[in-house]
Amino acid sequence: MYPVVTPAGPRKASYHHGDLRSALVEAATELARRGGPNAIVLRAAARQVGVSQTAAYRHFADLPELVSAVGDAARQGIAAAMQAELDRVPADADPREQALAHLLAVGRGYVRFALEQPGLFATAFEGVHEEVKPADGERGPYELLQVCLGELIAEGLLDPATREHAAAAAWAAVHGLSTLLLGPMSGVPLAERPAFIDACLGLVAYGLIARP
Amino acid sequence: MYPVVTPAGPRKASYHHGDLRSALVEAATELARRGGPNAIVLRAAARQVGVSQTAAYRHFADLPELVSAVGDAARQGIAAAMQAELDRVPADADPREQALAHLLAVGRGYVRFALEQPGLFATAFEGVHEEVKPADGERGPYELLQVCLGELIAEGLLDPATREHAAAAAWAAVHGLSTLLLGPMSGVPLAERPAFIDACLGLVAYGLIARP
DNA sequence: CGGAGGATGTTGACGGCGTAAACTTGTCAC
DNA sequence: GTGACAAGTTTACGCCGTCAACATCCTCCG
Repeated sequence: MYPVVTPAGPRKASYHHGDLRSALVEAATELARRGGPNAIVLRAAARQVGVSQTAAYRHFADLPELVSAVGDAARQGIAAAMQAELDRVPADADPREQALAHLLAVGRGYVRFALEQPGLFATAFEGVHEEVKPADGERGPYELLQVCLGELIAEGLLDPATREHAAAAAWAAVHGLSTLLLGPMSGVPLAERPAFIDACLGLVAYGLIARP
Repeated sequence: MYPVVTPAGPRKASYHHGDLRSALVEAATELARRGGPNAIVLRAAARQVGVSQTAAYRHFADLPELVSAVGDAARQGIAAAMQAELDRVPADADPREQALAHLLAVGRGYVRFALEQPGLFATAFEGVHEEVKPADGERGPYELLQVCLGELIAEGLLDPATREHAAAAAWAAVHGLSTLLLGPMSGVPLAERPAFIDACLGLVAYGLIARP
């Protein structure tokens, strides 16, 4: 038995396999990508890595713990998509316009990831039953949203008193829109989706900003 | 073998069991209520009803079809909760205020059902990959929302041109809020939830109504 | 430098699951 | 009545999550 796939294992090569934990998460992530959280199968992940069926139990207490690890990675993916959209916003506009553009951008990134990686998106919040914090000072989806809301407040576009509710409403809107477009609203043609998404998010964003 | 539980079977008693299909859906619904869609287990439902493991295959092609039947019932439950909130709105107010109150009411009902029946709510849209229509002229959640949007348009509070986007945004907001309160936002204390929900839905509703 | 001990991985087994095939039972049409 | 067909049962297969017992291999202390 030799290390089958160890692409840049972050931890130093260890005893038998060399970072089996990461390899399992990677295999499980691929399963989730193809079929969502229910497609994550311990034995399949082990098979893929080339290790015995029960080897995973040295690194995960049970299947939900492996699924949760995939969820962590998926949430990082969402945050990356949001950041990518954020980076595309031109910097030379009116700061008020730009703050609004940033809010719409993170929303677009969230929904875009959901539509491009439905299996991972569904896994991202599977079994999450409490507030979720990104590891190691990384910025998760919620933190990116908060940054945008901070900009809006700085520009006088958002009443600080409503910040908490605005955050929930914004998150709810993008999360719901993602879920619905993957489910009961999947009838919306692909060509119309970008405009459809922007229109919906625009309506919601208008409701969040401070009343004149 | 006698009819174990046949409470008001809608179809006439048939050959062996007497409406086994409904009994299975009922048993599966109870499983979903307790543990969500993944807790629906063919063999367990059959056990509960008192028939053999494979009897369900005379009425459902496979497990997903049974889950889908539970989902249909769950969606009726959502619609019922929305209608219940709608009925609580007093009728003697300003018609514009009332139209807005109706919109908030259906949203409140949607979220309330989700929080009171999380297992059924999660099942309601499980495996739904296309627009879903309620059976037999019944009004599903989406139809109730459309009624409210119609009122808003009649009162001049909603631009008919944005109706489709407003519907999507409203549905997305309530659906997302439900999902988040059951997951990553479950930290919101129970006592604060009604106010929290109303505040979020109020923000979104404000964004939908026509600009002055 | 050598062996103890713990971390890592394997073997084998158990019960539960979804589902297919072949069989039995009950009901209704003729 | 009888035969055909719908409804339910029996049996079986392979896959799954998980546990207990065992094997292996690194590390570290003496």
